[in-house]
Amino acid sequence: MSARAALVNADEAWEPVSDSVLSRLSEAILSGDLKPGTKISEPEVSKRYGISRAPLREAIRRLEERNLVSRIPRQGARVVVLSPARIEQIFVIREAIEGMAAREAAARITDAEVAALKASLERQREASRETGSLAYPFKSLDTDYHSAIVHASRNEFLVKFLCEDYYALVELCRRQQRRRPERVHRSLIEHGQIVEALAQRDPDLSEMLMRRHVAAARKDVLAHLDPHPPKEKKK
Amino acid sequence: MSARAALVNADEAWEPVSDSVLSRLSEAILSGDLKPGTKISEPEVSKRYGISRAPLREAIRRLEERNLVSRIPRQGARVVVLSPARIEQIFVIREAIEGMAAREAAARITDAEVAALKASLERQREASRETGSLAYPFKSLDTDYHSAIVHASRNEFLVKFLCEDYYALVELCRRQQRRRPERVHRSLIEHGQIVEALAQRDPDLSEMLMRRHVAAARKDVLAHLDPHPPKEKKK
DNA sequence: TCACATCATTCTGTCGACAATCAGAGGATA
DNA sequence: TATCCTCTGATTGTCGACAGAATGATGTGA
Repeated sequence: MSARAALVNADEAWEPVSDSVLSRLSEAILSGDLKPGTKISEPEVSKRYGISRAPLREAIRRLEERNLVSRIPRQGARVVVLSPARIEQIFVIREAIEGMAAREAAARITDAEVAALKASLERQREASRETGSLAYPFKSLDTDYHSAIVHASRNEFLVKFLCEDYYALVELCRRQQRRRPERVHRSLIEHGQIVEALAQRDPDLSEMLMRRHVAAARKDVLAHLDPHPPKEKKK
Repeated sequence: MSARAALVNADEAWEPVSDSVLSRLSEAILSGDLKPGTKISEPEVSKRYGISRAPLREAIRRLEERNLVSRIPRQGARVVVLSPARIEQIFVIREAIEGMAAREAAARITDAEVAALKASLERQREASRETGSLAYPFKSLDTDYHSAIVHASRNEFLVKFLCEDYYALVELCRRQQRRRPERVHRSLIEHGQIVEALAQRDPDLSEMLMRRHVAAARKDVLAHLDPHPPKEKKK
């Protein structure tokens, strides 16, 4: 069995070209290298990356699935433009989904996961103290924290939705905001409350606190949008 | 301008091959023609439909986006198998998303839309009386009803999620259930309550009632699963 | 100067083909 | 007889190419 498993998928390191292209394009969009509204020309990108158009088209379609680009038939794909209205809509969905994830997690989370969450929270507090909440690593810790709660829900569709489909889009929203130490501080308090509710296995409270947390983040992002958002590019 | 618009997209009836294939495959899965677990062979399907593999692969990717098939690299795509656990997970997401849609709709719905909803509800009642709730048209009316509420939320991501990404999957869940007149009757009452809450522009009540409605449907589906679900097929 | 029609270029959607890999049949061995 | 290995056919991922449509530039007329 193990010998057979070794034969199947012998090339463990193999990865579809479309996957690596997807990663590179995602990074380019998140980093602002590809600005909102930019047209993604298939011949150009395929030449630049040295691949054919087949895997590139697959990658673009998956970017569309993740709402990072929008396609119009016979006209190609463009990087999504995040208007304030759209950012609000995305946070509304997040509130519903993450709230439900917290509710489900409260009923299923293990003691070990609660302990891990508390440890994660402590790392966030440390990072916050050390760097004044401005450093990049905090974002990663925040993502880990939310991801852990979603996984504790034991709902594969919730996981897929938040960790795959909407992960990059939420990150893109976040990057349109200036860093605000006050919000980070407040956020840490809310994280602590949520962990406490989860530890008590209280579904109602967990959901309510998570929804308030996301709603607060929404208001903060919308109230402090980067005054110099990347402009659309026609070309 | 209108002249130019007429030139652009002159062939108004044109549709990508991948779209029509997507429709045909979706229908085949929903109708049970393609049973859960069935492998979707690209050469076979492309030959059967008389198309090349390129648009077929695009269609399969979109089926994956809608969770109707699952793909494994280098092994192909298989029709999703809806275990009771998965059905429950799908309804959990629906509860969160449709609940939020109802909340948002309560704040944005127009008088005309409320009137249309009430009319739709009346049609459902009539269909229920005439056919004893067993006829197919009721399903369509129910879909229209939920769709109208989602659209009233004015949230394009909510609309895309419910009306595109998850629509077929929910429909697939529904078809694993025997028809139950009692549930249909109860469902009509709940629909009426929701419309009333929307008409009063009460976000809290609208969301709560919609969540209860979806949760009730979930319990009903799980409690009365078709005892003869379509079996997986290896070949 | 502005609006419109015409045309060349570029791009998207689709097609057929090839190499590497996977699943299953069949035989060899204990 | 059961388990493992080998081999063969079929399938997936990727590639290059072509036809029709869209974009933008050019030219024409009021």
